[in-house]
Amino acid sequence: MKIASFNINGIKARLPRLLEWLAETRPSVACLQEIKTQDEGFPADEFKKIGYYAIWHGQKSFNGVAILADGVRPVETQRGLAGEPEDDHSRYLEAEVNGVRIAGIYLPNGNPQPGPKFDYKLRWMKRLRARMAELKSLEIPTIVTGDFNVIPTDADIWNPKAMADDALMQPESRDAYLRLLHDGWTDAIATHNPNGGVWTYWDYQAGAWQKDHGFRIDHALLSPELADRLVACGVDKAHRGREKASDHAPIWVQLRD
DNA sequence: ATGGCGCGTGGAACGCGA
Repeated sequence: MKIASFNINGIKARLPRLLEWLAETRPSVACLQEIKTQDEGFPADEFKKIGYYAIWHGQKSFNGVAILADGVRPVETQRGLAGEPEDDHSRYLEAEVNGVRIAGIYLPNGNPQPGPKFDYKLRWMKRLRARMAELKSLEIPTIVTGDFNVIPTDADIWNPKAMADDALMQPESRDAYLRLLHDGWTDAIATHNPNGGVWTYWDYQAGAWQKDHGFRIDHALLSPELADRLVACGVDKAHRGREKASDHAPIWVQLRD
């Protein structure tokens, strides 16, 4: 079973590239972030044509997440995080697919910091941690994957100084991420790449892609039941270099059946 | 040293992202 995550930066603008990626890499499950469309605009038929069933949680202009599954309907288990009823951002969607619980997340960016957006990010991470504690207590194979908008360590960015004041790598953001790991979740890509140097995002600006000025903010966290089944993981880096690409590359984990 | 792009909305210029 291969589970992937891809921040597509707009499903309308990205649809040809997204369909191409699905056809070429054929993940069993794909979690999508930043679909940037209301529910009515989600192209479910296009995915159905190539054998994927989908659930989605849209929003006008911004955010928005979806879960696609190859040949089987994802069974939705939750949308949104508890704890802040007035929060209307579409950033969390959770489903069960073939006995695996899958949460797809688009964690708030948090810039500029300090400020209300950074406060929202930290609150959201607290709410996520609470949900992940519930999931862990179920003791079923679980993956939480998506755009975490956290650069976990200085080894996860081409130049830590370039982003020193950014919300993505503030100590508070990193501490909140580290707490998830300490709670017993395994960062799949970090585990398989202990020296860092793996990027999942390259800015559109300043020739960042050409210079390989990237960082790692898309993650896959595995529950103990699933960490035992991890056989390989990676980044579909080449897809970032194509015409009309997203600024993120897809990530994936391969799990023993 | 600085600035640099792209998407959605809506039909110009701006909010937002990272």
